[in-house]
Amino acid sequence: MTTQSRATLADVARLAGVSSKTVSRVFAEAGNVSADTREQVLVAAKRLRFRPNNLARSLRRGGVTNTVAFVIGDLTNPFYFHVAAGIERELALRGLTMVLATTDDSPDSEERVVDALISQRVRALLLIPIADDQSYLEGERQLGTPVVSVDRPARNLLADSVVLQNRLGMAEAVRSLTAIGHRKIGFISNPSAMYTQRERLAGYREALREVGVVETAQWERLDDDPDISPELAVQSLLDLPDSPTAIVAGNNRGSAGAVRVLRNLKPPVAFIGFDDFELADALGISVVAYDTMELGRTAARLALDHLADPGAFTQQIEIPTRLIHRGSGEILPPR
Amino acid sequence: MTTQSRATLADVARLAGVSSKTVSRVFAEAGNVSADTREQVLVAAKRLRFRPNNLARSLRRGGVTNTVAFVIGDLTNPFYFHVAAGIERELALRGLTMVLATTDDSPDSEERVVDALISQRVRALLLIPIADDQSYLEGERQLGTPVVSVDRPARNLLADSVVLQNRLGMAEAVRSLTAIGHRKIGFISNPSAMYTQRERLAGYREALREVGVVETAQWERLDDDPDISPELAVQSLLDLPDSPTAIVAGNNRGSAGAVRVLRNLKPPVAFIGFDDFELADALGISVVAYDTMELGRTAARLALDHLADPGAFTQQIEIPTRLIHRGSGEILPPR
DNA sequence: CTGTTAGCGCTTTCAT
DNA sequence: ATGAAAGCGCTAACAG
Repeated sequence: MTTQSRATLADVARLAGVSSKTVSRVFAEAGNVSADTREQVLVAAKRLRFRPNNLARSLRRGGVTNTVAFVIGDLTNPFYFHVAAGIERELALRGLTMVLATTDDSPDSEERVVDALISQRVRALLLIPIADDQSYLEGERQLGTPVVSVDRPARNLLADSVVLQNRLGMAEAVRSLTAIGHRKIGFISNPSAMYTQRERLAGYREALREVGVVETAQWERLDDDPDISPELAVQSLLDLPDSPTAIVAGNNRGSAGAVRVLRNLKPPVAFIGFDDFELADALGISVVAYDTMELGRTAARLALDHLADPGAFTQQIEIPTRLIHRGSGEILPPR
Repeated sequence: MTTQSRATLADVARLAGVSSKTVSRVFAEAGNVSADTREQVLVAAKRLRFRPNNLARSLRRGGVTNTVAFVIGDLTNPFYFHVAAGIERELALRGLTMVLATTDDSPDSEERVVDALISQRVRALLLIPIADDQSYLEGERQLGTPVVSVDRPARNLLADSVVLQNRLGMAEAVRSLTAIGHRKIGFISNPSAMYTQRERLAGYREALREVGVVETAQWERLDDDPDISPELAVQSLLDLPDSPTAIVAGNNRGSAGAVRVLRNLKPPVAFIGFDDFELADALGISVVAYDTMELGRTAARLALDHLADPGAFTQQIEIPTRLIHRGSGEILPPR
């Protein structure tokens, strides 16, 4: 079984008895080919198992590929994956394919990874910024490559962005707790340094301030060490002399930890998580939910819009969140 | 802000006062360039914001890109994206990037999608087969493109494959139930037509046969209609005059349904799921678990091995499963 | 260590 | 409707 080489346009042309340009026309669907010739070309192509070489095509066409890059920090996070699914779906509608690259959550590798993708001449760049600075993309943006920042805004770069309604969503959750009488409300967040968590924290504080609670530091458990389990953070809140009657979590990780600690607690502690999760319904956990795939779809759409109209203004889009009441957030404070 | 064009090797060469081949050498890291020249080239490249054009490079090098394709049916399935994460991680180690394409679980689009990827000259093809027949890939395989079938074997194609220990894993789970006295054991599976489910069903029957239970049809709930909820399947088992004392689920979907129905049931029904899931520990659900990312890593490794040694034999690898005892699988039968 | 020439497979441009 | 020639940006194969 020898490894034979691939058939080219010229091979097909020779076999079909036409010029390679004619074969090109058939495969580029450029019209202007008689039905007869077309038929012959297709037969020849099939016999030779011809597949057009997109590298050559893209090169000749000025480096325009049909791939779009999505750069993620950590692929194992289900959140990012749903975003990726949304992106892929939207791109597929326009015949584009997604190339996925990860930076292993390392700010240093972001530019390197992006560079490699640019060398591959991706048509647009969607990324979840990890580094502190995306100004290195300015040149590329000026060359006409749409850049869309996903889940957090890019820094030092004028780019489209799509983020969640972090602040409002969390504020709404906390308001629903204050509305039923809670005042001592804990907030757990880890890692707390990132944009989304800072925004959600702001929403938490905002809602508490509205009911006159200004001193919230004692209720906040903001950690950045991944080794500190959310269970510990929750427990430390419960161990306070004046322990909270309700707890909110800044992310899924926190919710999982809270669920483990809070179930079967007597007197029950109210809880609302940010991010929906499997079985949250069965467990009766109230959450701030949103359409993760829509985040991806919107990001892709922004990129495609920019491709269609390079002069379009940059946009900052917020994906709405909604509070889902399932019981845990409706637990009243004691007395 | 005019859209200027990209700098090329030749532009850099002109500015640096060298030949383009020298610039090429600098960027291809081919050595044989004096430190001085190298420095000048890099300066010029930086000034012009030069990024090598990988399309041209790959074309010239004989169509060898540094991308590997992973073809999935449905990206929203968390299982697949953990596989993708494993693949991506393994590829990144060798400087390869993953392009992800989906077929929307439509067998008809599989060949079309794969064709497009081949046109992009991906270096290897990893796929979760959806169609009934992958013989269309035979030509490509003969041209030297490694093809690895993931999670199920390919049909009518001699390709590497990586699958889970489906049969053994499920048999082990059922054996652990029969060992503590269960004989009436339900099996729910939806969709049941696919390879993994058929294998797990076989493992279930095998383990029951070992203890003399041959008539299992009454305990099997094999559905293919996604509109039939696993909850209904579980309920229909419980409604039997001689209802099962234990239930096993063929997949995650079934587990979620079973958990919803079985919690708070009095007399409790034993349960073991296939696939681990978030909070399964908190809920005390016993499962057959496995390393999903390892599935991906192994698939990528197989492809890379074949790239390194095109003559290597095709391999069929099974990723081991392990039974995790968390309580729900240790519930004894009544009396 | 550096340069010249040719050409990867395709499409653009201009003929016919 | 079809074809010939040129060239996209890069590197292989040779020089020197």
